[in-house]
Amino acid sequence: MNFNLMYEKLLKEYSYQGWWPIISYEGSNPTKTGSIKGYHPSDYSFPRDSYEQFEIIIGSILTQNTSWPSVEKSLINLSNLDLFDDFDGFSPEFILNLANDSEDDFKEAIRPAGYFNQKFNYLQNISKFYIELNGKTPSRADLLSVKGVGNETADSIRLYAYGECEIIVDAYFKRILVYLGIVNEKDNYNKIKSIVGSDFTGDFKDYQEFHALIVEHGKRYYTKRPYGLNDKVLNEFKII
DNA sequence: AACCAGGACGTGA
DNA sequence: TCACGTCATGGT
Repeated sequence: MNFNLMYEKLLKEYSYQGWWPIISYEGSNPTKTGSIKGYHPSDYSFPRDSYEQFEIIIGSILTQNTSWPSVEKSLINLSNLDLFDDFDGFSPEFILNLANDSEDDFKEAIRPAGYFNQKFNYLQNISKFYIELNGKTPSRADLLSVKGVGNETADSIRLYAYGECEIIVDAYFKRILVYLGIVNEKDNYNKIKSIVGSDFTGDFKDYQEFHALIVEHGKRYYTKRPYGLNDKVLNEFKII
């Protein structure tokens, strides 16, 4: 299976997705499915500073099993909790100070994203981890050592916050690959990642675009059962 | 009313 | 290792 062909097909179908959204960036809003703002199609210069880098990281925690508009509300709520100074961006110190000084307000801010008790702890864990990185790029294993960061979140952080080439296997991608007959339902994350990774080449922009396109396509054809119904876009890749 | 959302973790077998 | 329950709000 040549996944570059699948990538080209999706890109032709949906064009550039402009991931990862940055809430302070008044970008365009491509044809999406729940997106609100912060997207930047065909602009791969993000993150432009450590604030945006850290915003992507905490967004990747907040979006676990949660739709993006809910995450965006949470991020905006958090930014508005800075009662002393004007908000100048997300940082680990900002998160840790906020968590220490006003735990209840913090949890209330991220309530829209769900699992607010768990994510409250996860955000503190990743904040301490980010400080210890001291500017270095974390390995996948480094990220997985943080409680609250699993396979998909680790790959999302590396791909979108650090521009490292990683295949992301989210629920949509697995459904698509199962539907096409490329992987089995029981195949675990790392197996699917290696199957795709062995037949996909490109630079970090391609990896970022590919995952965003998979999500866009998944939202259209793989949210309701039976998954893949009316998926004519990728039908040519179906095995048997 | 049931199901899903850009998952991860703890537990018991 | 892996199947299953739990975490929680919001939209369809």
